[in-house]
Amino acid sequence: MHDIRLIRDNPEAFDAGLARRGLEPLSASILAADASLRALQTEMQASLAHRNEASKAIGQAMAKGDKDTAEALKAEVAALKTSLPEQEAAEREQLAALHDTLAALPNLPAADVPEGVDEDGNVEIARWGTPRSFDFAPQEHADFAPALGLDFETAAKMAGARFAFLKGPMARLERALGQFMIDRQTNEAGYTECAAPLLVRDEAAFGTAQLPKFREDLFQTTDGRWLISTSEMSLTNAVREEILPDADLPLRMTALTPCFRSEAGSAGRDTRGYIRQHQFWKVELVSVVRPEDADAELERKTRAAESILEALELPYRRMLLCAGDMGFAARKTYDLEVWLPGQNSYREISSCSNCGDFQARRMNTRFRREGVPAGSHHGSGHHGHGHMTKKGANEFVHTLNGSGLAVGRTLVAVLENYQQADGSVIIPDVLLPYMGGITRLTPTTN
RNA sequence: GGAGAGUUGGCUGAGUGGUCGAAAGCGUCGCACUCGAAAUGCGAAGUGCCGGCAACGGUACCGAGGGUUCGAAUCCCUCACUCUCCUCCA
Repeated sequence: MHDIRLIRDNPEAFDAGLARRGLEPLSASILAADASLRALQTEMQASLAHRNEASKAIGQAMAKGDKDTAEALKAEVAALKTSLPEQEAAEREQLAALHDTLAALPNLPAADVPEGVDEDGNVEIARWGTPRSFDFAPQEHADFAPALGLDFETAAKMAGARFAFLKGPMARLERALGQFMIDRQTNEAGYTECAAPLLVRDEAAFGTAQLPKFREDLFQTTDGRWLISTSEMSLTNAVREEILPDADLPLRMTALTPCFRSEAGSAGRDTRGYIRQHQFWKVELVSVVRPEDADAELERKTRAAESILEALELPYRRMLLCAGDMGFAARKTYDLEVWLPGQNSYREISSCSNCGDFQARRMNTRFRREGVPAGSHHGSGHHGHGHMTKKGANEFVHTLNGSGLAVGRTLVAVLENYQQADGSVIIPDVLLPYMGGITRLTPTTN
């Protein structure tokens, strides 16, 4: 959600930001609507003031028992009975229209985000690890994993395409990955483990900006709730409509949850294998921070995600997304792409974004900045107010989110990177404590 | 699923259709007293929006949204949430 005041103050910058997103300039029409709305509000408030004044006088006249005066005043205000509701209705309508316009616009890219219209404009920032050299032709997981217990046909019988049924050590391995990740984020990266609702209301989906534009990507329940497409929805909305104490920031939350995506519009993409499913597990990392801390927090968060890949010894690269490829709510995003030898390519496994105050405005999440001692900038001499602290105004927080990591895709990466010539898969060392003695997935013929 | 009770400012909690943005207490902040603190006394203090260079003025907000009325925290409707009892259930 955009701040109308920023658009008023600097319409050129706003349009330039939209242009980087590949959108037409809108400041002129927005400002025209804004001016019209404000004129209407001024007019309406004058009517209200008139009415309130008269109503007060009526009350006083009635109190004195002066019925004639009261009746006269009532007649005078009667004219407002038709005009005021009209003004109010028009105001409501214009306000809603302006709100809808602003709510449908994506966040503006940060200054250091590269230009570009699609993924070809993304910039590789760093690369970690060396892809393993195989003495056999590495397979795609979709080809060898079914023999290890990753079963798409069984799932299709009950649920259709884009679902999987995991059996035996394969199911255990996926669970191990999730446990490992959330333990790591909780114990080492300083995130607080949360267990949150998987179904949320409209307001929450609006807050993180899945609504109103992307409803077709979500599943909806019969009672109108939405299945979360990411626990970013549940975690970020934990602070909706809050005024947080300064001392509570930064807030770092993590959760291991299933995610549900309709994958509308991705027909034909990644139809084979476990890359793109309607349901998948993910460890999410959400931060709520002071504005000045957001940039550093994005780096910190991205490192928290990368540390999982490094612990699993999975080669990856860090991409800085270009303006045209970023998600709706983001002002800057790093994607982590893991090496998949079976596909001979890097594939997205995590996305870490700084959303600035974009979601905070939608959720109305603010914090009250602690006052600084007056005169602390000057250092000396000044007293009298020397001990006074000035409470700052409420400010919007900044929010960040990132995957740490997508569990399903990490399973794919482990399978493909740790595959052996005989079709088995060696369990990475860091997962062994979670595997109950299993050290290798071995193919079965059945 | 059935029956009932609630939702008021940072917290507790009054509130009659007519100077109610809202009593009171607690907490917070400032000042006084004190070497300092406690205690005490005095005082201050909500948020959004509109207009204004500003001082300031106007307007809205008593869970949310509608309605009745000249006027709604107060009356009516819808919704959300909380609590109690019953029922059901992992």
